[in-house]
Amino acid sequence: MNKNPHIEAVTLRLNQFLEVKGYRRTQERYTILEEIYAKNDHHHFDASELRETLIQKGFHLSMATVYNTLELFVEAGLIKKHQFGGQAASHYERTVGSGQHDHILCLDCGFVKEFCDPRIHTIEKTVSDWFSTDIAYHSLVLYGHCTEELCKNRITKNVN
Amino acid sequence: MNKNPHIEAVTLRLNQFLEVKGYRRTQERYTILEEIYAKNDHHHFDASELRETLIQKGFHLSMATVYNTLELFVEAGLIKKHQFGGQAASHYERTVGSGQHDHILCLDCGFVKEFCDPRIHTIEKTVSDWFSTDIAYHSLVLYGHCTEELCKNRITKNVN
DNA sequence: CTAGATGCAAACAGTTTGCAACGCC
DNA sequence: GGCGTTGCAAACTGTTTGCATCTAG
Repeated sequence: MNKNPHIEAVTLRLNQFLEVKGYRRTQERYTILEEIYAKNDHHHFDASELRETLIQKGFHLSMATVYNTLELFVEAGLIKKHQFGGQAASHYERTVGSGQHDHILCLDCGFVKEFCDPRIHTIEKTVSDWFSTDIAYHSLVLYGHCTEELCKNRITKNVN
Repeated sequence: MNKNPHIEAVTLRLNQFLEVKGYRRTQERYTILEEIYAKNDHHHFDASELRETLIQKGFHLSMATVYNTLELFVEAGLIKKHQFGGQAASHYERTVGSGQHDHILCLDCGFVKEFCDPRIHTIEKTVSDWFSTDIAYHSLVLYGHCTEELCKNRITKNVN
C-alpha cells in the first residue's frame, strides 16, 4: 500500500467524466488529481496549498488553473468543497475513499476531525418531509474546544 | 405589537455589555441595534444591506462602522454570524427572540428557512464525548430543492 | 487546424486597516 | 480633555475574468 489505492479508480472516473462532457485530458488535470489522491484519505487542503506543493515538485501551474480544475473536480464528484472559517480560503477534500462524514473543529488549535453519526440522516429525512424539499446534501460542523493536552493555542481551557 | 417586543431587552443588554467592557455608548451602536431588531424575528441580512437601509432612513454611517459594530454585537451575543454560500457576504441574524434553530436552503430560489430538531443536540453530545471536546456551537445547513410550486429559478425539478 | 485550456495580470467582492477627525465619558 | 470611535480610502485576501498563447483531439 505504498501507492494510494484509489488513484486508479479516480483516474478512470476522470477519464469518463471528461469523455462524457467533451472536455480535454490535459496534463494539469491528471497531475492535480494524482496529487490530491496521493495524500492520506482524510487530508484537507486549499487552492494555494495545492499549488505550492505541485510547484515544489517541479510542476508549474497558475492559480487560475488550480481553481478551474478544482471546480471541475467538484462537478465530477471527485472532491468536495468546504467553507469552514469566516473569510478563510475554501477547503477541499477527497470524496473517494473517505466515507460520508461531518466535521468537528477546535476553535483553539484549528484542528479538524471527522465523525459520522447516522442520526443526521434521520434529521434530514424529517426536515425534508416537513418542508417538502429534496435534500441534496448537508453541512454540519461542530465548533468547540479540545480538552486534550495536545491542543496548542488553548486559551479558554478550564484546567484550574 | 407594533414595536418589536425585544428592543427594550436588547438595548438593556447592550448597555450592560458596553458598561462591563468599558466601551462607549455611541449613537451608531444603538441605531444599528434598533434597526436589526425592528424587523421580524427571523430576518437575515448582510453588512451592506444593513448600511443601505440605514442610509435610506437618513442615518449615514461607513462600512467600517457597520463591520465593527456587527462584530461587537456578535461578541455581545446579540446577533449570530452565518456563512452560507461560497464567497458570498456573511449573513447575520438576531439571537434574541429567535430560538435555537438550524437552516435549510433551497439551491434554486435561494430561500432560507429555519427548523429546530432536538436530535442535533444528541449528536453534539455523542461527538463531544467521543472526541473529548467541549462543543461551543454548531452549524447545520441542509441544501436542497423545493418541491413547492412557489420556487422560482427552479431548474432541476422532477415534475414529469 | 481549432476549440478548449492555460498563464498572467488586472479586476473583483467582501472585509480589514491606518490615520485624521470627532464625540462620548 | 483624552481616548475610544468613526469615516474615508487604501490595503488585503481569496477568487474570477479577459485575452493572448498554447495544445489536445
